[in-house]
Amino acid sequence: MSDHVSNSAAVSVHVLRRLPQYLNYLKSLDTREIRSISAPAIAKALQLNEVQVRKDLAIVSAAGKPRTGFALSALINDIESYLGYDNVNEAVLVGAGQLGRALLSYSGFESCGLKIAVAFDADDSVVGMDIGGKKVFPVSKLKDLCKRMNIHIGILTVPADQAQSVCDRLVDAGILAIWNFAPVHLTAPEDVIVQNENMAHSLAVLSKRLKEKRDVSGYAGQNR
Amino acid sequence: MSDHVSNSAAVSVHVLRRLPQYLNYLKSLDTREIRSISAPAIAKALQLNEVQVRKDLAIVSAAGKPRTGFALSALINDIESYLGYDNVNEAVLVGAGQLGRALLSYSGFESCGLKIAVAFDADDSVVGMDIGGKKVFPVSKLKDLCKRMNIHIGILTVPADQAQSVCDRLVDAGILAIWNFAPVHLTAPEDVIVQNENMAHSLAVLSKRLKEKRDVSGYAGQNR
DNA sequence: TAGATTGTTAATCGATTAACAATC
DNA sequence: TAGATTGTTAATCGATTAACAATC
Repeated sequence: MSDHVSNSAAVSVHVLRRLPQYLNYLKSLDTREIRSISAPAIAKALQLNEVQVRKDLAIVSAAGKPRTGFALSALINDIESYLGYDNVNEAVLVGAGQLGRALLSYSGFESCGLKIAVAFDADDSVVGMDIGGKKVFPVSKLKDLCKRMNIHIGILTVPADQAQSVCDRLVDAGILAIWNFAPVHLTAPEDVIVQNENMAHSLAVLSKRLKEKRDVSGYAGQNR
Repeated sequence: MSDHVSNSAAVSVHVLRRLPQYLNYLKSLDTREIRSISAPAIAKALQLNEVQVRKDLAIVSAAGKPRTGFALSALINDIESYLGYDNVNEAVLVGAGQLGRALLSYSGFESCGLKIAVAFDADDSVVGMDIGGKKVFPVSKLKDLCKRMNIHIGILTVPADQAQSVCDRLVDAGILAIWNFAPVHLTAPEDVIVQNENMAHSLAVLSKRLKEKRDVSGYAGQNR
C-alpha cells in the first residue's frame, strides 16, 4: 500500500535534502491531534514555496486530497520508506577522534536508517575502546570486517593527511559509499559514491553572507 | 593590490562553496615548485568543469594570463581575502556536548577566519571546564559576554529540543549569524543569518544514491 | 455550493556548459 | 608562429515559481 514504485529518474539533490526537513517537521506534530496536513501549511512552517513542497510530496506520496491535504501518518511513512529509513544500512567509521566519537555517540542516525556497526582507528591507545556501544578495531582489520559483515558504507573522520589513504582502503574493502568529513577532495573510482560533509564550505557561505550584510548596513560594527 | 572591490552582487552559494575547495587544493601545491596554475588544471584535479572554475576565479581574482594561468600565491591570497579568511571573526559556541567539544578542539577553523572565543553550556558539571583552550560558561552569561566581547557569530550544538530556545537567546544577545548543527528548523528574525549544517540531510542524499545504485545493478547484494 | 488544496502544464529564473575571439 | 589559456557572450540545462483546471 505504501509501496510506491520509485523507479523514477534520479531525484535531485535539492529534493533529497528537503525531504528530511519535511519529515522532521511532520514528526514534531501530534499525530493524534492533527490527522492531515497540507502542502501550504508545511511550506509556511519551513519557509519554503508551497508549489515546491507539493511537487516534492508528489514524488514520494501517492495520496493527497483536495481541500484536506495529506494524511499525516501516511505521509510520514511514505517519506521514510522513500528515503529508506525503514531498512537499516550498516556502516563502519574510520577515525575515532573527537568528531568520530561524537558521531559514534550520536543516536539520531538510527532513525535515518544508518547504524554504525564498528569503528576503526590507527592509534593503538584507542583500539579496543568502546564508544557509544561500538568497538574500535585497528585499521588493519578494516577489509576483513567489512567483507565479513557485508558493510558497504564508510564514514571517514580521520585527519586530512590520512584521508586519501583511508579512502583507498575503504574502496579496497568493498565500500560503495563514503561519507567524508575530512576537509579534502577524495579521489575514488567513479562507481563509488562520495558524499562530502566539509564544514569549511558551509562556514565560507556563512562568513561571506555576514560580511555582505555588514558592508550593506554601512559597517556600523560596534554594538548595534 | 590584492584589494579587489567586492561590491559585486551577492555571489551564489554554489560559488562560495567551491572557493574553499580551490583554496584547499592550491594550498596543497608547493608554492616554490609551482609558480602558476591554470583553471583547467584545477578543474581536472577537483573533477569540475573548467569554464566553471575560470568564472569562479574571475570573481575573486583580477589577474590571469593567457597561456600561463594564475600566479599561485597571488591566487591563494585573492581567494582568502575574498572569503575574509584574513581577518578573524570571533564566535561563541553553545552546547559543549560531544559535537560541541569536537568543534572546540578542532583547530582548522582558525585558518578560515573563525575563532571560537568561548563556549556555553547549561550543564553545571561542564561549566568551568576548559576545552580546546576555550572556557565553558553558564548559559546565563551568554548575553552579557556576547555584548561585552562584541561577538556576532553563534555556533549551535545543543540537542534538538533546546535549539529554538537557545536560538532565541542568541538573537537576544545580538548575534547576527547562527551556524546551526541541531537537526531542527530554527525560526529567527529574517535579518539573522541561519546556516544549517544538518547531517541528516546529507545522509539522506547518500543513502538514496546508494539505494539507486543497488537497484540499478540488480541488487546482487552480497559480496560483489 | 464556495473555497481551499490538489496535480500539472507553462513561464521564469539561475546556474552550468559550450563556443569563440583576444592574448601571451 | 602555434597553441594553450584567458575572459566573455550565447546556448543549454535544470530548478523554482506562477497559473489554472480538477476535485472534494
